[in-house]
Amino acid sequence: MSNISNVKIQIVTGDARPIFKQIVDGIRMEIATGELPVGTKLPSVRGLAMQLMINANTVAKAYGELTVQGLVESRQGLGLFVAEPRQLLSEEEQKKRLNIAVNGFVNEVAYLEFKTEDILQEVRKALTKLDSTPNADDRD
Amino acid sequence: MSNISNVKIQIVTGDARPIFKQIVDGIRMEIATGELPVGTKLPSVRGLAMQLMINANTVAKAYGELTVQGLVESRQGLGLFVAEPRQLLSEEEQKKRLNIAVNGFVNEVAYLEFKTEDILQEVRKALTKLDSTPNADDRD
Amino acid sequence: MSNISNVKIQIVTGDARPIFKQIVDGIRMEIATGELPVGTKLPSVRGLAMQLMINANTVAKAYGELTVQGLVESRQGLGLFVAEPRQLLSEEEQKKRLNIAVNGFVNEVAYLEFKTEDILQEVRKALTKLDSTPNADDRD
Amino acid sequence: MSNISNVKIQIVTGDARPIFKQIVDGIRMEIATGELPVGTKLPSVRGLAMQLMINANTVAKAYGELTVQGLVESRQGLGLFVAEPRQLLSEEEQKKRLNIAVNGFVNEVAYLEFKTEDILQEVRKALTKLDSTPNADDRD
DNA sequence: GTGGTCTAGACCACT
DNA sequence: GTGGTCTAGACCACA
Repeated sequence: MSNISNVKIQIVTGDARPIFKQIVDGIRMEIATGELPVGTKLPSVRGLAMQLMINANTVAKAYGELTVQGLVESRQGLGLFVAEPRQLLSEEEQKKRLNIAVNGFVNEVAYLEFKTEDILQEVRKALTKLDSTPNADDRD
Repeated sequence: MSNISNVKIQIVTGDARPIFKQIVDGIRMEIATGELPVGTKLPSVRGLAMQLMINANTVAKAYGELTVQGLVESRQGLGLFVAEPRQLLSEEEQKKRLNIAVNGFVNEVAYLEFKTEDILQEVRKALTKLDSTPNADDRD
Repeated sequence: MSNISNVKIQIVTGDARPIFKQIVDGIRMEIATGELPVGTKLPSVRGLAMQLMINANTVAKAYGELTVQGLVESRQGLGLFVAEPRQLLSEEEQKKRLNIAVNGFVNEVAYLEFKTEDILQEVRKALTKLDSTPNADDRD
Repeated sequence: MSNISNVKIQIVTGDARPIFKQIVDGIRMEIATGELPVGTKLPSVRGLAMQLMINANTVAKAYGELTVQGLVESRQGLGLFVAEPRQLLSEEEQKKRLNIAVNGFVNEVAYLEFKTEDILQEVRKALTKLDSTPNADDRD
């Protein structure tokens, strides 16, 4: 344990999300899929900034977000580590967030001329793509 | 025809979306659900601004968005009216936007502890709610 | 790549078009002629406003238009960049807009005493001028 | 001569032009094509307003424009009549206007993905449609 | 530094 | 009355 990771995140300029959000989402995803197991050390702020060719402040902001969300924890002088998973949100809160996300999504696609089934198909495809990668331990 | 509408929009200050976006989404939804049938006159810029207690320019910006999206059209000196629906975007562009929306949505719900099927169920529910209300009943 | 541009736009007060439209047209033309290749950074909102001696909001509005039209895209905190060209509008919509433009044009020139062929000649000249400059020479 | 006309103008709500401009253009066109020969009496302001279902002030404004342009002339107490044609613009002025119109037109269609020849074809079609109707005396 | 949003108030063209 | 444009100045999030 306590491996040192090199996260695989891609910054997409055309993405609607700001860069720091892409980092947060990317790392959250890698933790969720098991690519970053508990206890793994995240790359340093400067290191990741260099790797992604972005400003160090942006990485720092992303790490701050992850810390607030309880997904990673800092150990003084050692760096950031993937934290023990814990139920962060109440069921009620989770349902609320799902609802907000669903409403936002529907609002965005409502004016596109797609059939309900086609939209669902796309969502299913994207969701199952995540489930099919539960853990990916094999790599350098 | 050419009814005068009184849109039912609520501006939520805690909302992540800016005010003008809330208006755009709100009216887009009312058009999608048929609450605002084709030909309906939207409330005036100044009137809606007064009603929502916001600046008139903010409403004007929202109305501009709706006009660009082809959902409403202005008749000089008369006001804005709900336009005939038409396919504005190329299929390619529509697919692109669907993809962006799907990715954004999946990113938001992926870390919530819901099963794929439950999520899909919610999306389906929200989508079919639109389809089932092609045109609203006539009101005063 | 990712050159920084200095657009050459002149604001004409006597022009029938509003200022923001003149900016949109000017930049659209520079993109069409290849003077602003893909990836070029546009001047900042405040910078261009200063250069043209107009209000920053007016430039922002013009930039917003260009963004909606898909000609440029913003990268948060970095600025606006000339986007990859793509077909945004459906064929139907494109035909509709061509028709509107043609009708407007014909209406404007019909009462002038020019022969049809002379008018066509002028239009052809102006159109081919664009086609013959797919990409401009590289500058500093 | 001195027939009383009933102009055939259609007010198109989706048109970009304001209503009074549509009237001016429409009548100018009917005069150019000979549908309204010299000496013809135009419908009264109120009459045309009723016919077109628009505000009388709008018709009055259009008639004012036509009068200023010298296309019609008012005879005190009798109404408006189509005036003798006369060269209103110098050649230089005409060329200037043609150029402005061409530039505006090209700018509008430049971002649409049409071939030069297709655009020219449409323009030619619209222009010849006018020429082919030099006079249309036969009607009620 | 960048763009994006909002307010406040003015002026214009059109109906 | 209507929407559209412009200015001036403020605040925010992001890099």
